[in-house]
Amino acid sequence: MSKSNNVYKDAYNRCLRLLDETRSLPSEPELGTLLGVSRTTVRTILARMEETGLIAWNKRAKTVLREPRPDDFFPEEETDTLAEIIERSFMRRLLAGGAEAGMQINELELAREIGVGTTSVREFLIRFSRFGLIEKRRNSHWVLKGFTRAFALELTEIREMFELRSAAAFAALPQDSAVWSDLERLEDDHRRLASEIVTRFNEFSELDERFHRLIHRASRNRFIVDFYDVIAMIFHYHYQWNKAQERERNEVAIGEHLAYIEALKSRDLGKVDAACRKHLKSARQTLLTSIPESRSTQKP
Amino acid sequence: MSKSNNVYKDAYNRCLRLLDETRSLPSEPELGTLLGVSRTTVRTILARMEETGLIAWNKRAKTVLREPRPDDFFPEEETDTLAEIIERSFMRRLLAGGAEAGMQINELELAREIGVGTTSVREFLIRFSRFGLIEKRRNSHWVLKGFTRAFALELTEIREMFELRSAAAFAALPQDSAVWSDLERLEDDHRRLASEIVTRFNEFSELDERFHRLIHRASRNRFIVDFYDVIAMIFHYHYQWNKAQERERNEVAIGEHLAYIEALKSRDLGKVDAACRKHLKSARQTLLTSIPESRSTQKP
DNA sequence: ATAATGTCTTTTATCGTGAAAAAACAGTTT
DNA sequence: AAACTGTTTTTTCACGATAAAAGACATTAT
Repeated sequence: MSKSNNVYKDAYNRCLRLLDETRSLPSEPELGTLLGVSRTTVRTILARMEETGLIAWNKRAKTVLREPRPDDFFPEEETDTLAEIIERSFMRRLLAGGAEAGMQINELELAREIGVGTTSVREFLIRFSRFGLIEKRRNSHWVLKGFTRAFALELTEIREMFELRSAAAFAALPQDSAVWSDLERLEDDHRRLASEIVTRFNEFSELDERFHRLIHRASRNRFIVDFYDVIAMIFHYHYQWNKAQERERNEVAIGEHLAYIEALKSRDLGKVDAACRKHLKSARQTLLTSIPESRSTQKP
Repeated sequence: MSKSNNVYKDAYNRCLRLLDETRSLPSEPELGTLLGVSRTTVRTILARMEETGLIAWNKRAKTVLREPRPDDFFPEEETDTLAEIIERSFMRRLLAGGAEAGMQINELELAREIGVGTTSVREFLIRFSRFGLIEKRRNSHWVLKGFTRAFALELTEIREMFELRSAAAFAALPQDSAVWSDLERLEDDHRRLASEIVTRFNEFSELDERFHRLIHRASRNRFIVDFYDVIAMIFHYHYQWNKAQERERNEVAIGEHLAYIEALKSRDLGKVDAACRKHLKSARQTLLTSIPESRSTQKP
């Protein structure tokens, strides 16, 4: 086997959901942009849909014949990218304890364990290295630096520097900039989530990322914007890992976000700075408490 | 062909230089650490040295028989890493004009042109992407963002943020820290270079990197330290590219460095901040003037 | 007993290969 | 003629294979 067709399968599933809404599908190029894939993939999808009797396909005419059934969908796990699969496996190992700092990482072993080729693992590790958790020894193995307290502190130091600057830039944006309506929308979403916090508290993680990315983008600096990938990655796994008092934590965070949004809307730099600092401080605290203290914060 | 033996060749050349100094070589493990390679490679080197009559090798005894001649050395170009070869080729294309922003990068074409496999090119591009000059389109090609004025401004913005913080951290380091003697040594090297600036002005580039890396390290933050790789990379090619008034520029920079070093030694945060700001400002100016104005600073 | 050498095993670096997906080209339809 | 469909070419992605290099183990010398 050389390359999985997960792009096709994922696009197919998404296309199935489109069938519910319309009586006939748009043109091939249009579908392509809609699903974010090439026409080649679109045609593969259409071919299969015709085969399974979902649509009648004759040139431009793509008439929906029946509603998709649950078994029309490809299983979720077959729609993942190899990179996603490797990342999940790797992070599970890393977080599931037994991953002491200094430990060496074996490409071949990882590849065998996950059941993929070494090239994919190598490429993953290279991409992953920018998160600062692993490091390569020339012509040799990778070394795990560990998800330690030191790491969290270094990460949050940069985050705070970048976000304070971005927030200030945000507040200075002209009134006719599109960000203000984006912010308005985010504020609504926050309020909605706050009112249904009891049942939907686990949706905060996604909202959190959207909010902070919007702010970082105001810096108009690619290095700041890109750095949010590091933060997002860490917080993504942090949210999965640390479920203690999740509801309460998120409730507090929503409150801080709303205050932060108010400050931005006021365009008062002093208020923005204060609100931003306050939120970042508690975010750092949350992250720090989730890190097992056992490992000593050693630095040679 | 699957893997070049450049590690061996490079280590061999470096080992040849050792022969000048001694009458006999140390033990295999010792040589290994000295050259930064494994014992396997050391033994390959020794085997060849015996073959070419450079040494007599019998177990522990490795007696030097004759001085190495120029033709004993492997040619320089055979000692380069594949990654170095690819980087050079890529940067040449990028800087040699005709590389407009938005242009797409073709892995296969690059690989063919350089005469290497696609895997190596892919890995290079992934590693290179953290410099912010290229970007990947999902399931598709890479896009060149261009070495534009905007890039230089974004880069220097971060650099200034990081270096000001690092310099402050540096000045706050205890008197018994090893950095102070490192700084002393750097100051000497600066003075020596300043006195022979007429002939050695092109050695400044290397000194510059050593100096700034020392300062950045004081931040004790891996993200700050790692970011210097981006700066170093840009300045490395910048120095190669922009030879206009090189001597004058370097002379000025040495002066600024010396003032900066004085400020650090005074441990007066105000002075440090001022000296650092002054130097960074002129460094930014130098970088900016080297960027062709032709390309408009477009941002969508 | 420690540290070297000699030998064998494992891992990394790199390539060629082939299927998936994208992109380019050519021919149709509105 | 603009936008679509049909067909062909090119590129990306991922694998297994292989030489270089590292690392582990066994043996020998100080």
